[in-house]
Amino acid sequence: MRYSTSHKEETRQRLLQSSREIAKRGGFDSTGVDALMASVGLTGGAFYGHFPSKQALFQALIEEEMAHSTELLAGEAGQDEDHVEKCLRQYLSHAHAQHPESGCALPALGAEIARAGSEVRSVVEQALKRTQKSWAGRTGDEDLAWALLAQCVGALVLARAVEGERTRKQILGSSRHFLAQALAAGKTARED
Amino acid sequence: MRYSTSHKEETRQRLLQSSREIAKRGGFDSTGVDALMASVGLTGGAFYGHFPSKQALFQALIEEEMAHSTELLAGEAGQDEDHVEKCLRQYLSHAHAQHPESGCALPALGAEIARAGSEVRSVVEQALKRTQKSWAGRTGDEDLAWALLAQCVGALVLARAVEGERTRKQILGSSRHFLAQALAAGKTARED
DNA sequence: GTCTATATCTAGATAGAC
DNA sequence: GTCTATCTAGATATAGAC
Repeated sequence: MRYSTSHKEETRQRLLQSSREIAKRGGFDSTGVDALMASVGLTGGAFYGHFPSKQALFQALIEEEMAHSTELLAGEAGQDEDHVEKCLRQYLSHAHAQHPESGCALPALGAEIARAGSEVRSVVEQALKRTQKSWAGRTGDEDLAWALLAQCVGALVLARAVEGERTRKQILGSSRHFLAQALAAGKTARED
Repeated sequence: MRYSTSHKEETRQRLLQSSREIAKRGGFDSTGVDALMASVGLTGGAFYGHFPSKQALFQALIEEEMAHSTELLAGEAGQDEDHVEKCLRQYLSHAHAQHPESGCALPALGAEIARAGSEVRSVVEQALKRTQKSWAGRTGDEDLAWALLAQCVGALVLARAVEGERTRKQILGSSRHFLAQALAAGKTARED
């Protein structure tokens, strides 16, 4: 064997990592297999030693993306509402809007996910539900938990769709401010 | 002249209309010029009699989309907060989630807009700001206006990205409920 | 495992006939 | 205006050498 036993897995991981970034920056459909392989120093033909098709890569990629985001957002048991507030601040940051390649997959690939097969969408659904349940437990409000998620994704989509830097910051700031108020209102209501 | 003077303009309008629907359903990049032309009964070569490039069509298409959405959402002078509530109900409806081809361009094409040139993004920005200003005037809250827009777009992205019908309805319902509360709270605050 | 070469298809765009 | 034919480039995927 000319390659170590771990080499294939390592290559697969590098390809997956690199593909995640490229897809979130430039879209998945619009990036060719050759370009994805070139990003890890290989040629297009080698791709099919790792994935049976480009769609299979998309599925694996979304699974990793959602697992990673869920880990960050849902957090660990025992954390309270402060964790949610911290997530919101980071998600709705200017840095996140400007760096889709290292950010959440949903604002960048949401539309492509919507067009994907039911397996991909099921993965996304389960991941979202886990974060929603976690946030619902911490805020005491099921609806609020979904609304926070939607607000995050929508604000990022809008922030990235506008041209002006000022408007981008306004959108993100308004969302942060609005959600902070909503969380504070919920907290007050529960303390009564 | 073998064609009436209005024929070219009519064809352009049919092409634009058809392209808007196809792009919102299947994505713009991933649909070929041939397919777009076939949808209005023509062949690919005829496209370039109407637009100099595929990107030029995207720009025209987004301009029409944003003008249309802004007309619906910003509404007319003299309307009050009820108009905003009506918009939210319609935007966050199950029908909207299930029919991207006749819905808002932002949840469907937001990521492609983000990757487009500055001209496209400027058009989007101006349109969004017009709706935001309109809603800010009616609700008396600049931040709330942006937050409502972001919530709408995000909820549609999430609703379309999940597999299960129940979860889809939950996301939309939670957003509607949450925003209704936020509007009511703002109203109360202003009446004090 | 990864290469090169290739098969097959489709893309965006142009040229010239009508 | 729209057609057909074509150019060039890129896509996904496969085959066989190494």
